[in-house]
Amino acid sequence: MRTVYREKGDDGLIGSDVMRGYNDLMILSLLMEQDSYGYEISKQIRQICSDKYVMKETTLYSAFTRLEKAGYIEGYFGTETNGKQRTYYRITPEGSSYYQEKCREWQLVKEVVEKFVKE
Amino acid sequence: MRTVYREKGDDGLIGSDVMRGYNDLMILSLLMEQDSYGYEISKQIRQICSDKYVMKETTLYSAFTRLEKAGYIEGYFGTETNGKQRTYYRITPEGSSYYQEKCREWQLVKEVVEKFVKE
DNA sequence: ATAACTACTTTATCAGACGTAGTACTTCTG
DNA sequence: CAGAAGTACTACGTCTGATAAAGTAGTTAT
Repeated sequence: MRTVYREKGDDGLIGSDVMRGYNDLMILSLLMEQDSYGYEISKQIRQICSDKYVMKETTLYSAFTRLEKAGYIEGYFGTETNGKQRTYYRITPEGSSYYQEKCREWQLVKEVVEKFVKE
Repeated sequence: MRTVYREKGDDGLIGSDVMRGYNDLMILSLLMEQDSYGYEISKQIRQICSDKYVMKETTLYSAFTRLEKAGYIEGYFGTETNGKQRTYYRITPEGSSYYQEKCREWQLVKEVVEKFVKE
């Protein structure tokens, strides 16, 4: 059975291909502020982007796995006594460096892409 | 045998994941100026990006195939009598609309990503 | 009670980027 | 004049990150 994938941009105004390189940056940026967990980060991103971009659940959770493997974040269990247990993440010093590197890269991307965009 | 992939950014200052969403835009942007072919576009991109980003050959040629299938560009053979035959591409009206749409999307991406980037 | 919300996990699939390698023709250089 | 470098692609296979679909599990609102 063939899975039908959505067309670019169907789920918002910004397609996921153009944000692909920035999902890590967004997550790390929020973890720079404070430790957090999936559901909260997902809501924050949606809010900060005013629904122009919504990170899919699976994208977000697989990003956590990837970032943790890379040593950029560390997960730990929350101590809430009710509700399903949350996995909180904190950013590591390596994650912080990576974030800063990504921010510098963004400046270059802006410069470069701008040259191909008609004003 | 395991293929060893390069780390992000090894081939320049900008990694390919962050440019992934802009390869089409770059190609279409150049075809808006005039019809062109692979090798030339590749050189132009490299030059315009001052070597900060280099589009790989395979990426470029597979983009041509994809864009042609989508009806955004049309290929035709050049008439040069010496050297290997070139495939020139021209942008279609649909390609032009797509390009403009991508330019609008870029404005949104800039707005949104900026919110996650530390100044 | 049952729908909606919170908070995830698993599995499988896909598109686009990329490494490797090869074809083919031309021009430069020692 | 031979070999290297440049021009102009094509084919094949693999990888990453995003996604759909579906399920688990507990809580809160109606």
